[in-house]
Amino acid sequence: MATASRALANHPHVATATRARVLAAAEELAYVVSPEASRLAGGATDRVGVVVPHISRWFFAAMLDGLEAVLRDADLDVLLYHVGDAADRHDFFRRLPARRKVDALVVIGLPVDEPERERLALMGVHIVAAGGQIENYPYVCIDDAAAGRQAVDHLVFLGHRRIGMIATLDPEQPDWPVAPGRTRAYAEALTEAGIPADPALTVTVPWGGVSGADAMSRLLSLRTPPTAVYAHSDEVAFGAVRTLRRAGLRIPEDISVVGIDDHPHAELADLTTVAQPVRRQGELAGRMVLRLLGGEADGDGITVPTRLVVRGSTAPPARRSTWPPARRRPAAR
Amino acid sequence: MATASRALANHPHVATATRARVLAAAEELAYVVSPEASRLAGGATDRVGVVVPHISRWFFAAMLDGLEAVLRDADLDVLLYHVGDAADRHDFFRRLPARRKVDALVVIGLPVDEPERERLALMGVHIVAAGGQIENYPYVCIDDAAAGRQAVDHLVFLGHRRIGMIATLDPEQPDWPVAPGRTRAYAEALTEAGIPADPALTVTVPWGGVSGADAMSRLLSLRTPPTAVYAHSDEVAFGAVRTLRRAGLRIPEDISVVGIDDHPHAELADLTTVAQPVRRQGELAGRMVLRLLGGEADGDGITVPTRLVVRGSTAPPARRSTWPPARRRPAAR
DNA sequence: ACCAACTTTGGAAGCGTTTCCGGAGCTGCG
DNA sequence: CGCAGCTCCGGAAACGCTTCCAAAGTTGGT
Repeated sequence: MATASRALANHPHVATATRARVLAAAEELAYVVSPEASRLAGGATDRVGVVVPHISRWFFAAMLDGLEAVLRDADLDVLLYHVGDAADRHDFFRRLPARRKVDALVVIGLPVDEPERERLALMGVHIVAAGGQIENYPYVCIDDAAAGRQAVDHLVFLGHRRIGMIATLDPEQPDWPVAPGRTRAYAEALTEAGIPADPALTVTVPWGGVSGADAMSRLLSLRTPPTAVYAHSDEVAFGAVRTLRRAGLRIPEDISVVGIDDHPHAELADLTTVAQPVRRQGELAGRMVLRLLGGEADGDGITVPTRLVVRGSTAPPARRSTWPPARRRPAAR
Repeated sequence: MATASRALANHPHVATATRARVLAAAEELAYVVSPEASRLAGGATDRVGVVVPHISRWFFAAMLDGLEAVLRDADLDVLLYHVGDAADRHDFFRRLPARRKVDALVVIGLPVDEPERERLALMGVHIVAAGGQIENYPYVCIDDAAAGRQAVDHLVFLGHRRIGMIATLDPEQPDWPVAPGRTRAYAEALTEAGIPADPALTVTVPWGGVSGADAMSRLLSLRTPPTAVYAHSDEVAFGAVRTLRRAGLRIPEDISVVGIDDHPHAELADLTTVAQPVRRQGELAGRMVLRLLGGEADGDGITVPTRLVVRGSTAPPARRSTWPPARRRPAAR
C-alpha cells in the first residue's frame, strides 16, 4: 500500500519498474485515489472556494472564467458560492459553508467588513480578493477612480460642461459601497475642469439596464439635460442609450454616452467605454492563489490598468444654439 | 463520540438535553464536522459537479445561477468544470477529474456521444443534462425546433417571403451540432409556407456578436438581400443589428430581425425574440438532481415552453416598390 | 413489584489514504 | 571481504468521522 501510494503520488523512492506496475494496475482497475481519504490522511483539499455576488452578470462570469482556467490547470477544483442578497451574505459568514472544504478562498467583487473578516479568518485559509477594493487581502483589481477619470476626462476634453452621471448600487445590497472611486472620479474631474457641481446631474439607481434607462429618463426630465452622460457601467449605459433613442435623440450628435467595463456588447452597440481586462483579472487572481498555496508570501496586490476605448457614442457637444436639438425627428430605430 | 456524531447529524435517539449540550459545545469551539472524514466513513460527498462549455456567456451563467441556487439550498456544494475546447473535452472524459468527488453531475448544453457516455458511466453517479438535447439522461431543455418555428413563423405571418437565417456553431468545437432543431425549424417553416428554399439565405458562423455582424454583411451582399433575418441567438442578432445600422438601414422598416433566447439586452435593444426561461431551466435541473439523489426514479426529462416576445425589431416587409429602400439616409445610430 | 420493550449512551470497528520507520537488498570503497 | 550508506519496500499508526452493537437506564403494563 505504501509503495502504491508513493507511486501514485509521484513521490521518489519507488523503483521505476514498480511504479510502472502500479500505474498499469491503476489504469486497469480504473482506480483513482479517494480524495476524501487522501485529504484525511494529511494532504490539502486541492479545492478553492470562489465567492461571487452575481453569477450571471458578465463581469463576474468573465472573472470566474479566467480564474477557473488557471486553477483547473493547476488541478485545483473550484467550489462555487453564490452570495447574493443580505440574507445569503449573513448566512455565508455565519455558517462558513466553505469551512474545511477549501485551501483558499477567492472573493470576487464583494466588500468584506471587519466582523466578516474575523469570521473568514476562522477558516484558516488564504484569501484573495478579485475585482474589489479590499486592502486587507492580496487583491487584483482596477483603479476605479482612474477609470472614472478616463471616462469623465474624455467628455471634458471633448468640450462638455454639463455632464450627467448615472451611479449604481447593488440591487440586493443597497448599502454596499459599489465602486466609490467611480463617483469620486466624477467630482474630481469636474472640479479640476472648473465645472461647478450640480447635484441634479447625478442619478443613483440599482445596477441594471432597465435602471439605466430610467436614470436617463430622469436626466432628460431636467430643464437643461446634460450634453453627455457618464455611466458607471456599460450595462447601465445600454439602458441610457435606449431611452435616448426612444426620445429621438441622436448619439453622439445630441448627447454623448460613455460607460465603463468594455462589455462585449459595447463593441456591438458602438459605445465609448473604459476597458478593463476582466478575464485577465480572474487569471491573475488564480495565479495569486497558486503562489500563496505554494508558500510564497502575500504579494501586495495588483492593480491592472484600464484604457479608454473611443467608439461612436461620444463627440463634442452640439454648439449652444442647437440645444435643444433643432429639428425633432421621429425615433430612429 | 458516537453520541456527538448523532447529535450533529440530527439523528434520532439522542436525548434533547444531550443534543443541546453537544450543539452548544460545537458552537463554543467553532467546530465543524470534517467533510472528508465524514464522507470517508460512509456518507455522500454532498457535492454536485457542473460541466459547462462556456462560463462567461449569459446563457450558461444564467443556467448555472439557477442551478446553484437550488443546490445550495439543499446544502450541496457546486464543483465547476469548464470544458471549453476539444482538448479540454478530451481531457475531461479521459481523466474524469470529477471522479469520486461528486454525487451527481450536471452537464449544461454539451452534447455527449456514446464513448463519452461510457466514460461518464464509470463515475457511477447520477447525470442530468440541462439546456441540451441528450435523451440518454434525464434532461431539462427547450424544444429548439418549436422555438425556431415561433421565430420564423412570426416572420412568415408578417408577410416576409425572403427570410435569411444566421445559424451558429460553437467556435471551439466547430463540429458539434449546436441546436440542429433551430435550423430544421427554418426549413420546415419555409416549406410549409410554400416559400422555395434559397441556400444563399443561410449563413453559418461561429457563435458571437461580431460573427453575427459579419454574417449580416454577407446577407447584405446578396443581389437581393432578405427582408427579414432569423438569428439562432440574440447575441448574434445584436451583431446583425449593428451591421444594419451601419448600412443605414432602418429596423424594422427596411429589414426585420428576430433572435432566440431573450437575453437581458434584447429588451434594451428592442429586439423581437423567442424567450426561454434560462434560469428556470437551471433550477429545474437542480430539482431533478435533488430528486435523483433522494432515490426517486429518473424522470423522463422536462421540456420547458418558449414564447415569442414581440418587440420593435420586426414588422411587415416594406412594399415591393420601396426595396431597396427609397431614400438612403445617413446612419441613424 | 417484575419483566418486556424501548430509549439513550459509549465502545469499537472500519472507511482509504499518507507517512513514519525499520528491514532487506545492493553498491562501492577501504 | 566487511561495512557504511543507499535505494526500495511494506508494516502500522494516524487522520476524523459514522454506524453497528451491546450495555445501561427508563417506562409502562400486569
